[in-house]
Amino acid sequence: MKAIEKQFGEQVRKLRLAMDLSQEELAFKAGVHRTYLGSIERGERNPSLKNIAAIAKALNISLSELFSFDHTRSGVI
Amino acid sequence: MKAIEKQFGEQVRKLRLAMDLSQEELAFKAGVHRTYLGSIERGERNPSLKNIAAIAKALNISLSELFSFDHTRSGVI
DNA sequence: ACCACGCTACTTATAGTCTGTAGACTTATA
DNA sequence: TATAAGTCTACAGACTATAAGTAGCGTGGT
Repeated sequence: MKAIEKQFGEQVRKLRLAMDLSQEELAFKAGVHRTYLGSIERGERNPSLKNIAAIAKALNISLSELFSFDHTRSGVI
Repeated sequence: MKAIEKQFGEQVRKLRLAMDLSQEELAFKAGVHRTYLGSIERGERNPSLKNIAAIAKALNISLSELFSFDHTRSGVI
């Protein structure tokens, strides 16, 4: 199982590219530094709720959409 | 609009009570301190991705389920 | 030359741990 | 009926670990 930071970073990158944005553009929209966003995409950071929410907003998606990569099975089938 | 930490905390509390767990029990399952979990539920903390994921796992749900309270409209209608 | 990105190194801001106290509530037990 | 004992939670304070944020340089592509 890949580390959660890695999975999250890959998801951010995928969504950013789908919107045809550079790291710098998305970083600006989210109100974070471009090198910080870059390191998040590389899975090197463990971002906090506020920054995760800011990135979701910059991507125009909900938090649950941002985490749609996580397919952990719920006990309730 | 309520702060994201507050919404998150309320969601954690709701799910914890649905599982009939005390703060201490859920904190133990998630590997965090009981007082820390309490302050998260009160919306006083800005938890990091790893701890958010640990809480989701302790609650036996996916991250997108944990964030199901966020109904931000996607641009794609 | 100009972007876009990776990566290192660094400071500062805050996430996260832990101890202890106190109040509300429940459950024995004398 | 008290009253003591246990549970659950809120909260304060102090400490440690790490996230947040920035600067600077390298590289590859246009």
